[in-house]
Amino acid sequence: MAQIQRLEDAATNPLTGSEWPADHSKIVQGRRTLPVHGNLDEILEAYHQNQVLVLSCETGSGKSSQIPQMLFYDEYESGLRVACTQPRRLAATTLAERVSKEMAVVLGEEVGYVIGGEKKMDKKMKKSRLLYMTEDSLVRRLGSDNNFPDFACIIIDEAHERTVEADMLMALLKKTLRHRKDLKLIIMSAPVNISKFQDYFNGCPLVHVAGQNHKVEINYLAPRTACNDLRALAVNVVAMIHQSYGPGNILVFLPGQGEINQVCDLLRKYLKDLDVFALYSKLSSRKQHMALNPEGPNRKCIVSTNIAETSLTIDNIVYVVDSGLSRQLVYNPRLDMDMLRVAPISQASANQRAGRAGLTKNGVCLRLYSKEDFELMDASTEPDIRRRSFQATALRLLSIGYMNIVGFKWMDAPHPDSILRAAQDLQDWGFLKDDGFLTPLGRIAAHFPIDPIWYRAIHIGAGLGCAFDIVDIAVVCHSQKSIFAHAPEHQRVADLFRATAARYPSDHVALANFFHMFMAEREKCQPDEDPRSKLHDWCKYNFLDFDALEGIRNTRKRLHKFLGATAKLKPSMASQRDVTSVPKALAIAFAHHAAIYNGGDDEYRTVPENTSGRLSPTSCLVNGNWEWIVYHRFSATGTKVYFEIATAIDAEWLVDLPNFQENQLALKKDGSLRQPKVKNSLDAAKARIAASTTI
DNA sequence: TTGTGGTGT
Repeated sequence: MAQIQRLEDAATNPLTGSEWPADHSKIVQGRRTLPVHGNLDEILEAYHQNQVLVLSCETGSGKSSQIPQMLFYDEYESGLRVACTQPRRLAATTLAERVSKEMAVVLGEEVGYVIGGEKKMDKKMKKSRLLYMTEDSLVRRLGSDNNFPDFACIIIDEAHERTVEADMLMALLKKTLRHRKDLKLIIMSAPVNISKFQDYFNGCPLVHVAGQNHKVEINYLAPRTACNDLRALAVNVVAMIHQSYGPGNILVFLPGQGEINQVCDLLRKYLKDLDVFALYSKLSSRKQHMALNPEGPNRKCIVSTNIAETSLTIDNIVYVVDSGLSRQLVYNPRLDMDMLRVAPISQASANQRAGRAGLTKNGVCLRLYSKEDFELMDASTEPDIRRRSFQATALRLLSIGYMNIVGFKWMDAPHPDSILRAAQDLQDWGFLKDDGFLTPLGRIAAHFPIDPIWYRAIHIGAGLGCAFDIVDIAVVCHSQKSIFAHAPEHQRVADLFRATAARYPSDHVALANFFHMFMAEREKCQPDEDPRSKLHDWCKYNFLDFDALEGIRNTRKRLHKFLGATAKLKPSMASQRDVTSVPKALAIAFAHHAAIYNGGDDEYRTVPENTSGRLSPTSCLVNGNWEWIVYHRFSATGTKVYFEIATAIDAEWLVDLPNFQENQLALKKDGSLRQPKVKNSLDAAKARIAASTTI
């Protein structure tokens, strides 16, 4: 450590040989006041004596910028790199920028970043010795080269978030560490469930790093009951803070968009001298920016989802109002269905929310629940791997040579049903052979930039001459943000517009057509024009969201590049000539997401599970009584179950598929058919085919 | 006849 200090205090920059910039000594002094600075000797000693080290870090310690920097100097002689992974792109780039500035080097030379395909590093000269990377880009690297010969140390930052990628990295690195005794691993986590990391890495040592957080006073309110109106409670608590507490901005955590907009409306109505902002990810970036950088003399109140818990930081928050709830993803592997449920958050999450009040000075957190409620909460949030579908992750593991998916040593294994579902789907999709090896198709799909099932759909589309139609459908379905603008006052008009704009009974095709309309309009832009302002009125008139469509355009560019370079696919668009090729390709690719009409009210039943749901009311198939559909997503909110993004298909397209053969149809316990309707429909289709071929 | 958290390739 003393050696590093000497380097930093030297007359010139030892890395570049040039003079330090004017503010160098000020930067160094600032860094030495960070809480983590007091622990650096202890950390370095533990680092030298162990292969794996767990750091339990409180917020505001400066760990993410200082520890990688220290290890950079410590490992400099070795000529090897240090990597520090981040769950989010923004964190990776801003840390790399900050650290390169602190070390007075050019970003992309000694210090760089890798986020997805985007790299800012010196590759040829191997000059980049400290890399901030998104977790996924390191997983990708492991795939091609799983002993990391050019790395001395891997740091997994924010490990407590337990993303699938971080869990995968830890499992893969655990194995690598056995082969490369000189490779080191540091797990940096918030002080939550730390012993779990230590146990996983054979009881490795732990160093605690204090934070810079100011004190946050925690207040509990009445016990949570079913009849408590969360919105009214939140509004009253904000009003109380506003009227009787000292200055400082207020941050309110609610489960979602609906609750947030209602609370914002009420607050604006009753508290005239309070500036109210909504904050959630689907909000346009312009509105997000307004909420994050509020200006003006009034007190500000930001009403937010979980996005403000980790991803975004807002200045000058002194009061936090915590509903104790969030929307959480629950995956049902049997139905391959995602459910978004409002559920109590974990204690770790509650503490993280409270901590947001203490970033600038002492703060207050008001929890809209009782201490007893808090004690009943889970200690930490269930890791992502337990809450998501497993197909893409399984494909990823197989592609980097892990054939034993069931025996893979996760810190927390996926649910056995998820593993079975994934294995079955990968076989059905033609990605996985019976012997456990990937097919050539599966190998390519593993590297596909979006959900691998879309690679299969495009491949089938290629056979039917409509590959690029399917690409466009894939990108619109993949977009997290809806392409339709959110304007509550015009929602009914917008819905009507969507339903009537469709020419075929296909939501997939309708979505792609809106995208095509957008692209045609965008083509009209002159090179010197700003497409956003040029298309503003057009988007508004057509109820479309510019940002979402622009994002889809970028994804499409990436897919086209991949398809041209890796998959060597020739462009083909058949939808203009042959209207059946696209729904037929969708029927074959999404045969595992087929459903049969059950009766009035647009009710369909999945095949073979026989689970009932209804067409989403915005579907252009509503009231069409189509016999069969394939759907993109089957989702449940509360008690309602909807098929989202559906296309009507002909039974004739199903009869040749393996899962629709007579001996494959699902049976009840007594041996009779679970869905006799399915057999009747397939038999009728076979009869129609026979009739048309004999004529 | 409705309305949904956050990441990443």
